Amino acid sequence: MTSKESLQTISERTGYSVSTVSRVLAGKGEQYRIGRLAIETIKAEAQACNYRPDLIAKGLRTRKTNTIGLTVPSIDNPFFSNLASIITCHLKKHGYNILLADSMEDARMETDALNSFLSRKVDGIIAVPVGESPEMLERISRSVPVVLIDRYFPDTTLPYVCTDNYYGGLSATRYLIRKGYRNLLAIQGVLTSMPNKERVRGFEDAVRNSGEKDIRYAVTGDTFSSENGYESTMKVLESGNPPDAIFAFSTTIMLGALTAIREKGLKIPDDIGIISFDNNRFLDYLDPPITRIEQPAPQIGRIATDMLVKMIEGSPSEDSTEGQISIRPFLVEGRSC
Amino acid sequence: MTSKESLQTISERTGYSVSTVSRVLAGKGEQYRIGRLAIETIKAEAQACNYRPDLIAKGLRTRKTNTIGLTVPSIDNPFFSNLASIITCHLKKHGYNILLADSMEDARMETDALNSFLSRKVDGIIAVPVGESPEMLERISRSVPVVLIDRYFPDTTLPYVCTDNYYGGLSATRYLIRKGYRNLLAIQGVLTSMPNKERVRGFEDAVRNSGEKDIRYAVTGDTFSSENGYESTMKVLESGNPPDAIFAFSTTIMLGALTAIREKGLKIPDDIGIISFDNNRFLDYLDPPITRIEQPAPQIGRIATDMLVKMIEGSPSEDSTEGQISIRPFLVEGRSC
DNA sequence: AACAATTGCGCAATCGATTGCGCAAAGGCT
DNA sequence: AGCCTTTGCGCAATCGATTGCGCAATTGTT
Repeated sequence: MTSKESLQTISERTGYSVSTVSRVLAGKGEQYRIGRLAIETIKAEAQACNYRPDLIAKGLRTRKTNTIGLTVPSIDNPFFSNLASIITCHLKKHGYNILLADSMEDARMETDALNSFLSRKVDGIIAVPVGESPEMLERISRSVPVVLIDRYFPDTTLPYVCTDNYYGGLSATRYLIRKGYRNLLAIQGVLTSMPNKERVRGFEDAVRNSGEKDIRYAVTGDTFSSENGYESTMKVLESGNPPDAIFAFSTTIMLGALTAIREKGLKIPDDIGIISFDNNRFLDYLDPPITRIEQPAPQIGRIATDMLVKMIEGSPSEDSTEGQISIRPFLVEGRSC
Repeated sequence: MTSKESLQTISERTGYSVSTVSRVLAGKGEQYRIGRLAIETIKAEAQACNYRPDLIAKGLRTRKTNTIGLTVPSIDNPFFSNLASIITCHLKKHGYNILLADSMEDARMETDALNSFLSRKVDGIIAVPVGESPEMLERISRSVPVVLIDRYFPDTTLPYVCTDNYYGGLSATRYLIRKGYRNLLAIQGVLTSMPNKERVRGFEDAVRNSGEKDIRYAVTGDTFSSENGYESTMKVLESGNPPDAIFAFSTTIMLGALTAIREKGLKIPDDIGIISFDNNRFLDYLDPPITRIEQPAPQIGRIATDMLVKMIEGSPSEDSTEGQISIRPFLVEGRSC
């Protein structure tokens, strides 16, 4: 029904065996010394009946599906959809299609997705892991190439490509200090995630190594949500020690903080400065445009796909490639601090 | 390598034939009157060795892959990634995985993607078509269920689920008129797309049927891009007849228009009103928050998947279901008009 | 002319799961 | 005891493409 054409039907109509048809259409005609006439007849017939190989059958036989699994915490998040977009395009160039899974920040759904990938015999996996443990991914990576992006695990040999979050935290904070802010508040996201920990480390190191003695700072918050941004901000603004600058660890947190700041009638950047992580074109259209640390998504996507493709296609011996890469994000100035 | 377990290995270890193992693990043990002992032994062994059926092999034999193809013009566009997110989740509930393709607004890439879907024997396809002709999709839909979303074609029987763009155009325009604006400019997107045509029709009908005699209006623009929004706006603002309200057919267009308006030093909504299509949480954080026609993405996604699943699984006789559905968008008030 | 080398292509197994058909053994009935 | 029914399960084909092995026919060599 789907497409009645197969090697079989072409074989019957041309009079050549299935093997010969297969070899010709695989472009191995010369190699197997198939005659000119046969090659042309078969190719013409395939063309005429618009033959398309059944990739399922091919996959079963060759154990290669030309499919890779991609799991992200939320494809609805612009950062991840941007990554997905980049990865999809790059992989397409290499002849791979992508099976998409949205784990919804839920480790169980991620496990489901990964199992599904395995059952479907993907050739490789790119994952933004949501769990706290690399265990399953490590197990999987023993049978199929896996590359982590954006998030990763400490003490693991799993290859990953991510933002240099320490550097991001460091440079955002240094920028605030240089701008004269002296009472800094970092509103963080999920405490257990490495990116978050690194940003905190960068934040704290920047303060401690600034040479300034009069800087006060604090870290609060617990999720990458705007509710967290709003509540954390409200609390400190109503406390006896309101910060003069806020470092939001994500755009969502920033939006929450922004709402709180506006409700309090404070002016940015005079009453309070704000700097954020992540990138989104809307940031330029806010009032004021938000200064932020942009993550190098295009590079993360490109490097991760290249890495994965190399792992899949490269000779098994040359896995000498350094598989853990972090890329420096860059600061984009708005007028929010 | 990937997973050495198969019906074969379980068969060997339990002493039962491959057929019996297959039937037991397919839950058809009772049906085929397999003995208690056999059932338990086999299930236990499958559990123990963590057997996962090879869906490639299964797919080849059963002609069912439990995979559906989704192609969108740009997964990087929040509207589409939102749709993708919704669709992914719904389909997952029905046991389907999704093969994602990004056509990048290019008909050739869409064709590639669709062919790839066919070769991979997807059970169904959900597409946001980018081409101007339904020909290929119609041909495909004769062999595998296809549902169009967001965009569609006139004079076709292809099932689709989309926003009621006419209504959207109508209600946005009526709103502007009710707010007292009298010189309206609509900045449209791709001229050939049905959603665009319908929005224009709604816009013009609203003006003509308003009962007001003194309304002037115009339609300009040609792509869903912020460049288009910027240039179109600049041109009219510098003309002798600047509009007092702009209806942007997409968020991207609106951002471009916003830039132009700001450059001209005009105040929203006093000097000029602005209303947009699409939804994005950032719209609420702009200054002022943008009034817009929100598309019912959750419903579009849900209905489209339900429709597709029904087409795939339902008895072939009952395709009596009305397959062309448009859903009314709704107006969300900001303070931009 | 006898034999080797080359050309050209087909046979059949294989990948892993599904399924129509059917067979052997056990139990029931008269 | 002889025959029928039910229980319990296996054989082998099938899905479509790939591939190691090998055979027959043709050409070349001496």
